[in-house]
Amino acid sequence: MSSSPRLVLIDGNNQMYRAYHAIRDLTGPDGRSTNAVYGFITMLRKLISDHEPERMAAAFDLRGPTFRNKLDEQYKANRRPMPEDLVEQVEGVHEACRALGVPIVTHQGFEADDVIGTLATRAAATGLDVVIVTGDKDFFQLVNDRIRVFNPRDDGTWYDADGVKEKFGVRPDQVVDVLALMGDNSDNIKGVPGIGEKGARELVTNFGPLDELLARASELPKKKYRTALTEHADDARHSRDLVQIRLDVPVPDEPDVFRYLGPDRERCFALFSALGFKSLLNDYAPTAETVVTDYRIVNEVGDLNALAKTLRGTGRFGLHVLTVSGPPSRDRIVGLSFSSTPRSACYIPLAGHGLDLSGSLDDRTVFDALRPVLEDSDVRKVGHDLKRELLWLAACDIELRGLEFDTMLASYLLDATRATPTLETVALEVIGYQALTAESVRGKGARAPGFDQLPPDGVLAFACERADLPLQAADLVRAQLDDEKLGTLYRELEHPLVPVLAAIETNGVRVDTDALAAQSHRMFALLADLQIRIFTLAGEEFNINSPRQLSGILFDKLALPSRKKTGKTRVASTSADVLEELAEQHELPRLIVEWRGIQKLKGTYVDALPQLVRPDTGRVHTSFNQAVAATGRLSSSDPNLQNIPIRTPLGRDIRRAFIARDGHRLISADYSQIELRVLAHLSEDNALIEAFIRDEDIHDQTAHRVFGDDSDLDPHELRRRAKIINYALLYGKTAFTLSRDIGVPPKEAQAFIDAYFAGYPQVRGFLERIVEEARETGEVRTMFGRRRLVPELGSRNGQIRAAAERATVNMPIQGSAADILKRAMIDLADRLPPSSPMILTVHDELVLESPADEADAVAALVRDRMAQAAHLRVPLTVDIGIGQNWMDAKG
DNA sequence: CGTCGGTCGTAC
DNA sequence: GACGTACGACCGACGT
Repeated sequence: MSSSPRLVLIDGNNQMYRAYHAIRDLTGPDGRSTNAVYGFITMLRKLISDHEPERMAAAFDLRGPTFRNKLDEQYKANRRPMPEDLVEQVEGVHEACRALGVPIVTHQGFEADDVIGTLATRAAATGLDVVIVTGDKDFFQLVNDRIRVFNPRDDGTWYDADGVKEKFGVRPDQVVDVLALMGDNSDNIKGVPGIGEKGARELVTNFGPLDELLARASELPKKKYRTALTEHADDARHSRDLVQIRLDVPVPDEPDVFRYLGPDRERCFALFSALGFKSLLNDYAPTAETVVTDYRIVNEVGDLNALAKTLRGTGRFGLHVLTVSGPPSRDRIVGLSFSSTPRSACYIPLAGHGLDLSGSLDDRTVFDALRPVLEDSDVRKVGHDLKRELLWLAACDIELRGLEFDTMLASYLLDATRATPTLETVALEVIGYQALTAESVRGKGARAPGFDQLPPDGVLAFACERADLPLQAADLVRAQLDDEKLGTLYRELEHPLVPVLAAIETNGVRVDTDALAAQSHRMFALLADLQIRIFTLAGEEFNINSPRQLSGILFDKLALPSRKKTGKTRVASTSADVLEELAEQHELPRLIVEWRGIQKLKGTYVDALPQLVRPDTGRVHTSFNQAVAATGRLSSSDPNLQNIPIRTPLGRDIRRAFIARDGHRLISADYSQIELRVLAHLSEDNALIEAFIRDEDIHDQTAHRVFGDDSDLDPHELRRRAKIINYALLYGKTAFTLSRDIGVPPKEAQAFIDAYFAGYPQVRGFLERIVEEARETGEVRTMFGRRRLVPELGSRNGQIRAAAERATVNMPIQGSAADILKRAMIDLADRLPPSSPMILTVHDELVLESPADEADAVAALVRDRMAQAAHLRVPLTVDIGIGQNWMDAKG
């Protein structure tokens, strides 16, 4: 970057118009356009951060006539008036400048250009370097040793005199004459007829300044120019007066006014909030540095006891468990923080700090002092991700009771489309505060120290905030929940589920690691054998796991026909369906599919699972997340136990490695076709309801309705296809993909879909109503009021809109089913004997572990409670199995 | 050497 | 371009 400019002058109107045209369709919370303001702010922020100017100002036109209108009443007469939705943004642009600390200069009777010209030449005369930010070529006339032009659109180009010559073809001192000759259509400056940009440049270059040129007009070689310049000499001089930027505007001379002192953060925050510029708020919200807090370390018995007393006295507090925050397997507790009054909190370092803590409290003393309040259900706890806090305290033998409010879950209910809300997000959105991040405290990257490597006063503010902010936010978020009619869902479903999930995670699942090890060996042998055959057929060795290399072998070397390319990289796809088609032509693709299948199972499950067995329990303890899936489903990770294979024989062997304790059984209970039953209920389709009430096989029923009775196909094949169609509808599948899946031409697939809707006429109406209503309200809800925001339904991009429509029809079905299982889990948690706990949940299935002699009774209870979890227009039926392992339990 | 986007594949 | 919701392994480009 060239030397930092001393004074940056912004051509405000020019940049405002540019922003207006560059960004389309941006509106604020009140529905008014904000595109120009946003674009202008983006430009300004980038300018400031890229160039760190010492001095800045933005010049704007004022309404009303200028001296140019007096010179020529036709000046800018044919220009379209400023669009209405830009007019209403002008004040916002001005306010944005002021808020960002950039003073605005204007002068009645002059345009911004003249103000800039005056200020620029004046500053240059005092020895300042000047940069004019504009996209308007007229400013090239001002360029000299001290003054340059910068157009943010031509990234990084600063036009000095040489730059102007290169870009515009003449020296800066010749620019005015060129502009005068060529005229300017948009400003209604006539110039000289018959002389365009090229001619003007040529004349000024070869025959000197305008006055000289006009004086010598009769000597010109080209007749066209001779007559034009002779006849229009006055027009040329007149045009020059108009294009000439004035350098003598009587603006006050106060250079220090332009010294850039940074943004007015409060003003920016207020403005950007009002305009709905959420992504910008982070930079202007109050931070730990600007807010007065009372955060202190507790490391004496007296203070500890006083804290316990305070927590009991207020009866309500925010809490956070600080951990190392390293890899899950090595994570340990580091300290505890508590807040019972906004902006004040205590941090108690524990032995987990890897540093010398001599003089501080030992862990036992801390836990003993706090256990009474933590375990007292009358003392209410607020936090962000309470399940996490609950689990960590359980590891310290403390049973956290009295959970009142979880800002993570509540915030997610408000908008489940986005990523899991962090405490930073909630703090910013709800209390307008920019919270400390773990990264800002520990540093970035994998080598950053864990919190245990930092001294207590290094983590004090961070730890205390994480107890304080949830407490500050709780009542506000709760009010938002109630406003949005989500309060009941929170209180009756999401919140009570927290301890239920914590218990499931704590129980864990027993895994037969010996069996997995044996499978791993078998798979290794299979892979080795396959690999040899693959390399032989390919004629060379390559990485079979690399789609790129594989694509090279199949489609370049072997010249097999490629059917489709991958989305982003445009590499010929090697996905399973492509390979299966190629299998008819060549042996290699089939072997690849087989190799991939085994490799996948081995890498993802067989070899990975044993590593996740926790040494102290000998079991795997997954994490269930309530704030990940937009429909309200739970997700599972570390490990994900919701995608354990079941389809293939090798896959089923993996399920067999999930086993019951000695003397126990696994009980697997899954809802039979719960999503189709929910569809029947919500659509009130008579045929669908009747079929379920009569307990008919729904796929046979659909086969009957779609294919009729006189198909030549084998009934099994018909049922298989009908099953695909049934589920296709739930996912908003198109005829195109359906045709591929069941192997018929798209036309025929469309006929099936039509037949489906003819057979279940109310389903079509229901799906259409859902989308229609969602388009109007911007949201779609489940039976129990869980909502998903679907703003993309209004997108003008057909693909985005179609995807939003599919998500919209899917949400109430998938989401209601998820709600029902959650209800069943909460209900069961209180009814199950402690000896027979739940250990897994997989969307429509619950897995329990029960003593062998108790299993039948527990299974009966589970079946009953699951069936009663919701009352639909159709029965909810539950398939139950009992076995030594998960596979056998699934019957 | 770590990060991250892309591709692929597993579940319901 | 074309099926909703997830998680995660692996590759390879890219940046430090």
